[in-house]
Parts: sequence; structure tokens; C-alpha cells
Amino acid sequence: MPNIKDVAKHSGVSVTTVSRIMNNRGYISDATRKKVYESMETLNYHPNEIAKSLYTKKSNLIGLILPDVSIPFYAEETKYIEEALYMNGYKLLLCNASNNCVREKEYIDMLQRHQVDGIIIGSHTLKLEEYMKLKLPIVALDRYLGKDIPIVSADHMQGGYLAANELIRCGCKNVLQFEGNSQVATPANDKNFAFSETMKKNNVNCASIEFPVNFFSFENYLPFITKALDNHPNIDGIFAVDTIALAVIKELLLRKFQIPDDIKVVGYDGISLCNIATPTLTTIKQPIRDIANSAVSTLLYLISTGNTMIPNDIKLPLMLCQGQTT
Amino acid sequence: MPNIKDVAKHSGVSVTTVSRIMNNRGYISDATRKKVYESMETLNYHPNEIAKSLYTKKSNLIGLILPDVSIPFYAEETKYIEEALYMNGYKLLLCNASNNCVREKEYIDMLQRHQVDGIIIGSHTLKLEEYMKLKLPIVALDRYLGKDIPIVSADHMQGGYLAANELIRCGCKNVLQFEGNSQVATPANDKNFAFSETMKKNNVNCASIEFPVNFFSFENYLPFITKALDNHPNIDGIFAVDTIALAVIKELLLRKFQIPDDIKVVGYDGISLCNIATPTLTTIKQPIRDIANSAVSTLLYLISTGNTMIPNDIKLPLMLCQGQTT
DNA sequence: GTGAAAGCGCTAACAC
DNA sequence: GTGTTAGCGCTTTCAC
Repeated sequence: MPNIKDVAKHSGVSVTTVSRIMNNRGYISDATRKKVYESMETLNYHPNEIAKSLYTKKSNLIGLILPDVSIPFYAEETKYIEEALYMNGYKLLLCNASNNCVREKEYIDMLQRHQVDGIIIGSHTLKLEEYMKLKLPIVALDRYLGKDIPIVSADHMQGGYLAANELIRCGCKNVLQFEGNSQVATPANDKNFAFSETMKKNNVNCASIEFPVNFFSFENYLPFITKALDNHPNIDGIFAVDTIALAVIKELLLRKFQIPDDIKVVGYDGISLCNIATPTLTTIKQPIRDIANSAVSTLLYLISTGNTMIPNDIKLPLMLCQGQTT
Repeated sequence: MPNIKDVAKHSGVSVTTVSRIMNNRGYISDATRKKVYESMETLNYHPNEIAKSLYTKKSNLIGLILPDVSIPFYAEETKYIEEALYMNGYKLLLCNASNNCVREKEYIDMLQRHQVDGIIIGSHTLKLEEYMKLKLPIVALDRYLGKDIPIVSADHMQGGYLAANELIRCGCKNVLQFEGNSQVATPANDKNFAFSETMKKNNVNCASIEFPVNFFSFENYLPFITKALDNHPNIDGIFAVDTIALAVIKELLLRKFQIPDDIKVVGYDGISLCNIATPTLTTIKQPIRDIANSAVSTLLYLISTGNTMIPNDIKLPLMLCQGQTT
């Protein structure tokens, strides 16, 4: 691989000049510029970002730590984050922490060694101190990682309210919600609080079932759901995140329930699959793209201000997406 | 951030000694080793991989170029690739080419500038020459990128055969398959060939419909599917990749078909959602994890041998996953 | 307008 | 066992 010296030699100028041309700094005569560009072309020169990073102390790399990209919600989030970073000249180092604290710690360490300019974290298996002692710019995706670490998330209070209202509108009197685990420190738990509060205010019976921590695999859902439905035979409305809602619907259809006649279902997240499922799922859609964009712009802001200006937490509005389950 | 010099000074040794300790090279007395480790701890030292990479000419970074991580199949593939890389001490730079040749070209250029040690490519929007002129180790994921670029994929001939046989077993006499676009140079097209050949041999009528290029968004599927079903009213079996199969099922149920009584459906890919859909989809499951592992080990092999030993293409076996649609 | 040279943080001869 | 030093490919100050 040719380097800047080769280009300089080939075009008969100094490395300084080549560097200036690459970075558009200082005055360069058109003749020189042209000559150098030609040399780059013929030599098939690719500037070495690593050498540049070493000097400038800027890698243009951003780490993204998630529990698991293969979960549809995270997969979509990742896509939009990558896109927003790309638009701003940054590249994405993807880390699947797999809800494993050893791995999450190793990833954070690795990202630091690789001199990433910042980290977006949507996982949370470590102690708050671990996050707070990092000297890097960090943005949390829907997680409470500690004081002074800005959070970007949907406005889950509003989300829970929207879900509750949809079931109330449909005349439900006896509902069941599947909650995320309350141990996980995430604003997303607000949706369940808002949901049951709204139900209470409207005199609707509301039972809640908490999912175990890190219960992400589809195979695990069904037995858990079966038991929940057995224990709550008289419900007429259900609220759960999309993937669980889809599994619930599956079980309900097996039990010969008519949806939405006998029982209504409202999902949460708004992953693309809701539209392709049968029946299509009524769901509260998180603004995945806006969340990604906000997370990226917040992080870039932190980077540009040297991580000293702490921006406010950001809460983005959700939307009801009407499907065939209500 | 402290550097190797600071550690050396703090522990009263030379940078060489510190470097040796970090890399476990040469003889070091236990006392020195202990002293240095302590200094690292107290200074909160993180070795700078960028400086190391500059010297060693090895970044331990691997680029992954895909059309779109948010597509479930790619999302799962990405997860396993990341995992396999992590196990081998490599990190993943994720690139969504979005079926856009300008972006794909920019990504390849960017990955080269960042000195990645290799690239896994599951996209294909550029000319073969563009891939072949790269001096980097490359592995193609289910794409023909050019001579001497090894391909890892499922054995799609077998896959198409399995799909056909399942429909034949169920007594189908008049089937329809949705094909990927034949313009895209991928071994995956083999499945459609094998499918129709097997049908022919068994005297089953087989119509084929080709999807437009880069037709990935769920919203686009339905009108296309509607038209296809209108044009083929008397079919009793359908073969399509999972996401399309799910959309087809949706439309069939809308038309009051009984599945599988009136019509059988076989999917392809075996994404996790097949199990959670209602009815669960019978599908030909690609060995996503094995593909990821093979792609990574092939790439690491190329890297270790200096990209000179061209390994054979790898074709991995698929499996029928029985669901409720056949 | 252009060049010489120092230095970013690390590794690896080579010396002792 | 440990230290001195050149150099990886780039940017930037300072000099002309």
C-alpha cells in the first residue's frame, strides 16, 4: 500500500503539500494540486486513517453497545444509527453485549483502546459507577446509566397512556399487561406505570405480569404466556411489546378466541412486522428513526463540546398504529 | 489519557518493559511485572490500539457490508458474525449499503482507509472489477463477487429441492414460486431453479414470478402479491422467502383460503419469526449461524495466509422446519 | 506557495 | 532482565 511519501515522491513535492491538499488547508497552486491528484490516482493511494487518528486524536469511530442486534427493534435502531453516523462522517463499531456483564465490560474496554470518539449504549448490565467513570462521551438509549449521562428515549408515559386509552375506547373492562422486568433501569418501565394508572382512573381492572430479566428469545415466550393466560381467564384486553403480543395472539387463536371480538391486543414498539402479521397488530409505535437521530446528534454534540455540556434528556412522542387486533 | 510513557515513568522502568509486559514477550521479573500492573491500574491506563495498529499494520477491524441490517435475516447473520469475530479478537465495522452503489463504493473506500484487516460482503451493487481490484482479504456472503473471492452460502440447490419435495409430499399439483431477482448475482437463485426442476420431474405445474430488484420493504410486498395471486387463482402450493411467505399468507387468509387445507405455503430462510407467526410457517431453514462462522473462519484464514491461498467455496446444508402451513 | 522536521503512542531490533 | 532508539504514516509549526 502506497503512503503519503510515495505520493510526494511521485509528484515531486513534499509530504506537507500532499497533506495540505488532502485536508484542503493553506494555499496550493492549481498545477501542484492537479499533479498530486494524478499521482494519487495512478498509485491507487488510500490515506491511512489510523496514522491520521494517532496524530489528531480523533478516530471517527463510534461504539454501539446493544443487548442483541437480531432483536427486530434493535436491528431497526441500529440501521438508523448507522445511517445517521455515516451522514456525519462517523463509522459504527457494533457490539452485542448479550446481556452479559463480562462481555459488556470487555467491549467498553475495547472501545476505549480503539479510541472511539463516543459510545451509544442500549445495554445495562454494569454498575452505574462503571459507566460514570468513563471519560468518554456517552449517550444512553432508553437506559438509566447514571447521573450526567443523557438519555434518549420515547416518551413512555405517553406510550402507556395511548395503549390504555385504545383498550378503553374498545370497551375493555378487564385487562392484562405484560411488563418488562422492573430490575432493568429503563424509562420504558414508565409505560406500564402509565398504563395501569390510566386503567385505574377509568375503573378498568388491570392485572400485570412481570417478565423475567433478559427474556428475549421467542422460544421462551410461549410457556410463560400460556401460564399467564391460564391464570387470567376472563380478560378482554392485553398490552405487551410487539414480539410478546404476537406470541400472545398465537396462543389466543389456538384457544379459539376471536380477535378482536373476544379480546383486544395492543402491542408496543411498532416494529415492521406488525403490518405483516395476521391479524395486523394494533401497536404503539416508537419513533425509532427519531430516537436514532437524536442519540447521534446528542453524542456528536457531546463530542464537539468536549463532553462538558450535558444536554437534557430527550423524550420523543409515540403514535398509535391501528391494526386489526382492536 | 495516560500513555505508555506515563506508565513507564510511574513504575520506574522503560517503555520497552511496559510494552513487553502488555504483549507477554521476553523475560520479565515478577517484581517488575507486578509494579507495572499496579501503575497501569492506578493510572487507569488503556493501551492505544491505534498506535499499535500503526506499527503492526494490523487493525483487528473487520468490515461487514450488507444491504440492510434491519432485515431479519441480515440482523441474525450480523449477530453471529459479530460474535464469531469477537471470539477471535476482532471488531466489527458495520456498513449498510442500502442497495446504493455510491454508498457501497464509499464504504469500501472508507474501510480501506481505516485499515480493516478484511471485509465480509453480502451486498453487490458494484462491478466485479471493483471487488477484484481490492487488495484486501474478502469473503462474499451468498454473492458472486468475482473470481478468487470465496463464497459462503447455504446449499441452495438442496434448499429448493427440499421445498419442492415438501409441497409434493403434501400432494400439491399446481404451485407458484416467488423468485428473487435474477439480475442479482447470488447462489440463492439456485433454489428457484432446483424448485422448478424438481416440480417438472414430478409432473407438478410450476409458475414462477420474479420480484423486482431490491424489493425489501414490507409495504411494497402486498400490492405485488395481490396481483400475483389474482393471476394464479388455482394454485395449491406456494414457495417464497419467509417475509414474503408471511405476507402471502396474510393475503390468502384475507381471501378466506384455509391454510394448509386449500393451499400449502413453504418459506425459505428460517428467520426466528416463523415460529411466532400464526400459523407457524413451514420453512427451509438456512444455517445462519454456520454461515456466519464459516464466513469468519474463511476470512481469518485468508488474513493469516496473506490472502494468497484461495479457499474453496462453502455450501452449507439447509433443513426443513415443519410448521402449520403444510 | 512550499518544505524540513518534530511528534502522535506504540513495537521491536539491538545493545548491554 | 532491561533500556535506547528508530520508525509506523500522518499533521502541523516554523522557516523560507
